[in-house]
Amino acid sequence: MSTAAAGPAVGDPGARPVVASTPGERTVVTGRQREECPVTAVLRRVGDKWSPAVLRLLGERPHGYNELDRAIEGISRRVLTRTLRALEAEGYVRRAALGAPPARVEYSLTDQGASLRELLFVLGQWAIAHRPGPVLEAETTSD
Amino acid sequence: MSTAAAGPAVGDPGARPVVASTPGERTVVTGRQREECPVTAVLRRVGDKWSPAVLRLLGERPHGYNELDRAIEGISRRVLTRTLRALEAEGYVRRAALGAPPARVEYSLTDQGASLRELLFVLGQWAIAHRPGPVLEAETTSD
DNA sequence: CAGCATCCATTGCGATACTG
DNA sequence: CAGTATCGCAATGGATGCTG
Repeated sequence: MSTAAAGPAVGDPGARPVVASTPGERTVVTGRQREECPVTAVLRRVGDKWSPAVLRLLGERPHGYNELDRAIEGISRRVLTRTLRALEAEGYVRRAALGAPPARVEYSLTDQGASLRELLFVLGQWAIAHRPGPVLEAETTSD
Repeated sequence: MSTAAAGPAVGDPGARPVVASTPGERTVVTGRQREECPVTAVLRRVGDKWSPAVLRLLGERPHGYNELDRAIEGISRRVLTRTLRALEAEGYVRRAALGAPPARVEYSLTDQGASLRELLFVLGQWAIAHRPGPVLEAETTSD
């Protein structure tokens, strides 16, 4: 996978083969391509400030609303709600209302959400290997 | 890789093993963890509006500044500059000034940038497989 | 050609009071 | 417990004129 690939590319929509690379031909990224690009869509969805934390916690086990609120240091309820709704709309998170007042709601990952979390895990492996200058080796498990 | 993993998790910093999962123990994502998490860092860097397009074009071949400006429909020079500077600061993009006026500058991917592009390609595979409801099959190469 | 400076619009995020 | 309503601040993005 070290050469420029055929098939879908970053900035490209769906299953369309890459348009360009005719010698002398200039590739242009149109607004439509950008908006429809699935890569960009996912990145912008989980690239916000709190989604990774939510996905991480729900990946461990289901959580209630206030439970999430307490588990994520610094988040406001307003934003937590927005984040959950957004993840739910994308099909990554499931919301289940249990029982009458005192209303209990449980948030959990869908299969897609779990799959996404695995993907982010891979991304994490890459980030640790490529991001900082050299790899930190003095890292211990102590506090 | 279908079970919750040991090793770095989304929301976790560096190479530290996951802290929690003691039964009954509540995992808390602290502000520090969030800020230092390499996954979040990468996501927020390339999860902006234009970075994917830039990476895609530079992945094909090096580009000049105005060349990028023309190739990316809808971007403003202000934002293009900011995006390039940000990618450069992270070590994904290299800026090379060539010759005297009329100043020519060439932007290209570093090794890290190329690696990142491959990663985004993988992300694209995943997105196409998991994102839309059913897979669009009526997709043709026609305009 | 490759930007920077300025100004404005939109969006994201944070704090907090209140409600079923 | 699980949110919504309101407000204000900060960051992002957009348009464009000017410069070496």
